[in-house]
Amino acid sequence: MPELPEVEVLYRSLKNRVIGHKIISFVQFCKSLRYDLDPNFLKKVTNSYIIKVYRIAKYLIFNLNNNNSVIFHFGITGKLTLMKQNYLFQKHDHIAFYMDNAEILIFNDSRRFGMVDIFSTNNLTSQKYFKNMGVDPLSDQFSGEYLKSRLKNKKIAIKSIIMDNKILLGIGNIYASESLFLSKISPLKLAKDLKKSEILELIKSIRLLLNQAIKEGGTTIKDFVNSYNKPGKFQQKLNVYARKGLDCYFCHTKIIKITQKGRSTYLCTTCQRM
DNA sequence: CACTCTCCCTGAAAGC
DNA sequence: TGCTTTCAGGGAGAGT
Repeated sequence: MPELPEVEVLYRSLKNRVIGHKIISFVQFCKSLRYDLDPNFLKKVTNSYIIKVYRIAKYLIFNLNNNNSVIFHFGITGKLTLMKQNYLFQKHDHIAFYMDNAEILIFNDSRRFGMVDIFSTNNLTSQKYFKNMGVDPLSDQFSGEYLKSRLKNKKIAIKSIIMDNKILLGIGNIYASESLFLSKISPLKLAKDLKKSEILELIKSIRLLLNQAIKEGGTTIKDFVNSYNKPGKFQQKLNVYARKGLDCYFCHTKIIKITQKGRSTYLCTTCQRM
């Protein structure tokens, strides 16, 4: 599932392959995604040049030279691949951009939780997707002072906090469990009860984890691929996620799975403390 | 306002 | 073997 590292890997693998290129035409196949596509999408992208590509949270954004910006979100199974002209379309390919260098940019999403949208670049940051956003964990804004202020008086589990996009961007279910394991904090611990040292350790762990995952090309449990259709390798480095019943690599306690807010959380009850 | 719950969707895996 | 049920996940919006 594309979380921050996967979207970052996709962004890095795609950026230089599309910047400066022109979108010659565009095709939408029958099914809609999370939202229906803007009825003027075709008109807005045709004959435009991609001038900038960047990531905000789990969104990938293309600035076009006609003051429009295309936004992608990948939900659970969304993929964006840039393929050669002889590419044969596959099941769940929903959208295709034909580029001036004869390559095809394809959005594929089996579960259709992803979305593609387009806005005028001037109004981009005022769209609902970007309202009330927290800080990016790889930015300097993600400091001890910041996190401490956001945890204050919160009587909810720390795991829910780090997955809350109003506080911290881009942490999904995999990296939530993994970062709490690295920082030796129980996912059940209430946010208000974290000590200053634990807050600092958590920040350090999140940064380390995300940077390592990016370096390894992201985590591919089932679906994730970069723009070359290549999976990541970080799944081999996971300590707790999807390891229910297996031994903790550090203390040999069996990893357990619990449910928090309807989502699975994996932890080692020996290494991680309340 | 703070927080929780439900729903959208498909396909793999588990259950019967 | 084959059908049915369960589960996984991000985020919007409804509900408490």
